[in-house]
Amino acid sequence: MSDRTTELRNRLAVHMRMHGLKQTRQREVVFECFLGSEHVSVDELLSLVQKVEPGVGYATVYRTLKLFQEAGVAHQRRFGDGQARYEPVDLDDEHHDHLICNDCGHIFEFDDDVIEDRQAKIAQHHGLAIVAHRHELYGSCISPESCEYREDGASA
Amino acid sequence: MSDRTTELRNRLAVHMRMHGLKQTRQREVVFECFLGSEHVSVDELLSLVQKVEPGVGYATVYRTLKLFQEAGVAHQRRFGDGQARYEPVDLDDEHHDHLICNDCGHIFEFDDDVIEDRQAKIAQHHGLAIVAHRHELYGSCISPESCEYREDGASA
DNA sequence: ATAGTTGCAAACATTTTGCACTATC
DNA sequence: GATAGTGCAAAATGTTTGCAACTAT
Repeated sequence: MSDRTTELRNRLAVHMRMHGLKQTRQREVVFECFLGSEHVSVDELLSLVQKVEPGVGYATVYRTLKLFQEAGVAHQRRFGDGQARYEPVDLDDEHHDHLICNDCGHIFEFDDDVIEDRQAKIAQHHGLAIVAHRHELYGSCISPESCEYREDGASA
Repeated sequence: MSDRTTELRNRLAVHMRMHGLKQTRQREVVFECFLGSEHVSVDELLSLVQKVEPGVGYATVYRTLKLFQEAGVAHQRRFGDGQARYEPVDLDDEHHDHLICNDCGHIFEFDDDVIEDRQAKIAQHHGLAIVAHRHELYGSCISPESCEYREDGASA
């Protein structure tokens, strides 16, 4: 009941109506696949979409993701690997940051008030007000053998 | 005397000798231009280099910057704008992070122990040890009229 | 003389765009 | 039926690489 995707669906619908945009099968499919993913790349998302709608190409995915960003339902992220990744916007907290494991590739999310606070102070000190930020930690498993995210069954 | 570039020069020299690499005019020029810059893009660096050595092309700059990274004298950074930026490694502090003004484009550097501390704790909590991180704040001037970095004379 | 280095152009990877065709409103 | 969207292929962007000529050692 009223899971967190409901608000996102709604937000997208409002944006589309306000801008006279059309609801198409492709957009629906891309949106559903997008909502079911966490830090999806364009390639990955296209693959997911094509399982349902084989005809869809890169252009549509790129354009649709841009639309999602404009509608405020998607966030673009860039980690080290050249390609952009997208995730549903987080409605509860303002946002969250990422902790990426170099060993298993798992992406944790975090959110820390103390850091947020310091950030604001630092910006203020230089006469700025923060409008956005990016904070990524890259680490390696302290005890790899007990890592529950090691690849041994899931993806490629 | 013995400014901070001396150590970097030294470090590069050692790396090159250790790997049997050759000292060339191009590498010298790229290094000097690089040392004189703060958050330089490949395009910008190439322009600087070509003022001294007009024949140099992109390939050399890219290859030389990769060499600098391997030698531990350059750090690659990626801010929002698609292209990579490079800066001399900071020998004094471990590193520093960036605060970018959306209005004037100025890039401040910062370094905060409290944040460093929290980062380590967060990683630890997930069973990871931090090996690298990226932390960028994007802000806008609180009082633009008193901003001392507004463009009105310096670069393009 | 023997490597490593250069500069060019071609190859690449990711993302954007022009255009004829199609689908939604 | 007007307007927006799609899919393709071509273009644009940032970066890497193959290769023949070159240069520091």
